[in-house]
Amino acid sequence: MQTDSLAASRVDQQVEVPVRANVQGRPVARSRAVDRVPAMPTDVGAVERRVLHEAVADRLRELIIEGVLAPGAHLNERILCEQLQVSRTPLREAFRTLAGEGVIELMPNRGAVVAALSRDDLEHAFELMTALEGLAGELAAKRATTAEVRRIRSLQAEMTQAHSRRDLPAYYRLNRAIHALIVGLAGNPMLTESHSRLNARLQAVRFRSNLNREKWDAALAEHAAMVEALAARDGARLAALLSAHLAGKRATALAQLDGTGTDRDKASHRAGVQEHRP
Amino acid sequence: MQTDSLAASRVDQQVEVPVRANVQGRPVARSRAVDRVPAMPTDVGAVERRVLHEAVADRLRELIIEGVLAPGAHLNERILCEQLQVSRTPLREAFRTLAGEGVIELMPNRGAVVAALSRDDLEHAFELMTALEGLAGELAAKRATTAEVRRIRSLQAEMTQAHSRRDLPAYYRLNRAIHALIVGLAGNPMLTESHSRLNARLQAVRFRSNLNREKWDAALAEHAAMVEALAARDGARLAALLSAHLAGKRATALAQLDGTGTDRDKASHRAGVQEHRP
DNA sequence: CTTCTCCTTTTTGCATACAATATGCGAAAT
DNA sequence: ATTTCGCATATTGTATGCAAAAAGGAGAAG
Repeated sequence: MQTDSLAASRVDQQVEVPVRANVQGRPVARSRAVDRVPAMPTDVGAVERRVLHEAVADRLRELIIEGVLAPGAHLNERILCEQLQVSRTPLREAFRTLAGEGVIELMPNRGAVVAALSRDDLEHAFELMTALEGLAGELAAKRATTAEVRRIRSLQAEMTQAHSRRDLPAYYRLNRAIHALIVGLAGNPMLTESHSRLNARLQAVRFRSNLNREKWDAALAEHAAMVEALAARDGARLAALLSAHLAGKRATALAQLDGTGTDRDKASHRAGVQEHRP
Repeated sequence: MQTDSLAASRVDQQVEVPVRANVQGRPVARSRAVDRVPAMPTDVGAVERRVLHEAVADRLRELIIEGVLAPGAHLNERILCEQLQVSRTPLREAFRTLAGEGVIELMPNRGAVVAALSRDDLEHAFELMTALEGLAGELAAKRATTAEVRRIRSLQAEMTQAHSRRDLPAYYRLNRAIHALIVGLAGNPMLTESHSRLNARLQAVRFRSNLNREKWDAALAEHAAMVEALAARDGARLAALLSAHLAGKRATALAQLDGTGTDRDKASHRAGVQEHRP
């Protein structure tokens, strides 16, 4: 730990005036860089700049999606601080961020638990998701440009290849990308936000990887039909296809839930990372 | 409108809006509650037990809805701490809560600003709201019990009275209550959450109080039709009516936006509490 | 054996000190 | 006159200490 070094540097602080290092380190001598200055590039992009609590939130989100932090698991502040090597303040700020996203639940004076979806919650989530994607489909069919449709087509082609390679991870990645893209094409940021928020909550159940062959094939065919509906600007049809597609996912998710016993009511989950010493 | 009052209402430094009277001044004296416990009443309602950051979040939400903190206003931590009489930790936790609700925006190293809705944002919000209420209507028509329909009817009657009294505040309160109840009757907590989150963002624009007579009468008639559709379990019709109703609200909101110049793009809003010394 | 009470331990909430980053202003250099 | 640079200050981000609240456990009472 660095408590000592921190305490020591504090003492020093009082004695010497902190010298702000010249950030660029560049000499003051101003020999003109060049005589003919090349035009400023149009866009160099911003530098990567992270704030600690954001990094913590991202990491926790990963851990939850990966299942390291199981639904219902209690998140102990002290232990997580040690494991993530951060102090409690940024951790707690990350908690609030995640709670706002619905990924964890915060109970006053009782700490945080990973949000668990009951069977009813899943039903409700799919119900809402169907409405959101339905709207997205209608709007996307109206607003998407031909270039955007091409982009979707290309993703669709990639996904078909992943399917024929039986590359499930790639398939899921592309699947999500396509759905996100369709929602994005709707051109309604509020819709996009609601959708991704809901999606984030569904990720935690991880109902993937128990997709059987028939369902997989069916899903692929549905995707192809969706792209065609989009290209044909048939919003109603696209919405209907998205709805049918979600119905398939819902069935898979519920089956998974029933099969694995992961669906016990929320309160019964107590496993968590903090069990690391037998 | 209240552009002037907004500008003038930037909170004077001296005015304090404490969020709590006293927390740690409370005596530790531990007179045990009671010695013989009388039989537990069926439901006395939970005792108001607040955690500071929640109280702060509630207070800030109020201030934003009331327009004391105008859209685009920069929220200075130090000044708000002084005014609310709390330290920065609970204030910052409240910030994250509100940011999760979309009521404020947080920029790393640059603080928080009250979320401002551009004209496009409003369009998007109503687009999404229409889908959400449409789903709510379909579901409510299926799931509502007759007792619940009666409850709605009674609210509707109250609202009609408020209308005939020209009691705008009561009308708006009942209006919101009815809409919230319909959404609640859908029986989908996730839908309810999405709806109220979106609603919270719309509250800030406060596009009320410029309702003209014809629109008001029309809105009332629409409401009556909605209740009948619900009673008749006609989900499609209810959804259509809700959609039409929202279209009216949307028109009102946009007119308000155009009329008052409150719609300038987000970045141009700079009025805020921190301007306290000319 | 259960239940209650009192105590200790753990965990969470708040305040504050310290550190990093941004902002504004005047001087210097084109 | 305009731009750039250096510095002073203001504001946000992080760490840590302390106190309140909850959780757990041993022992007494029923």
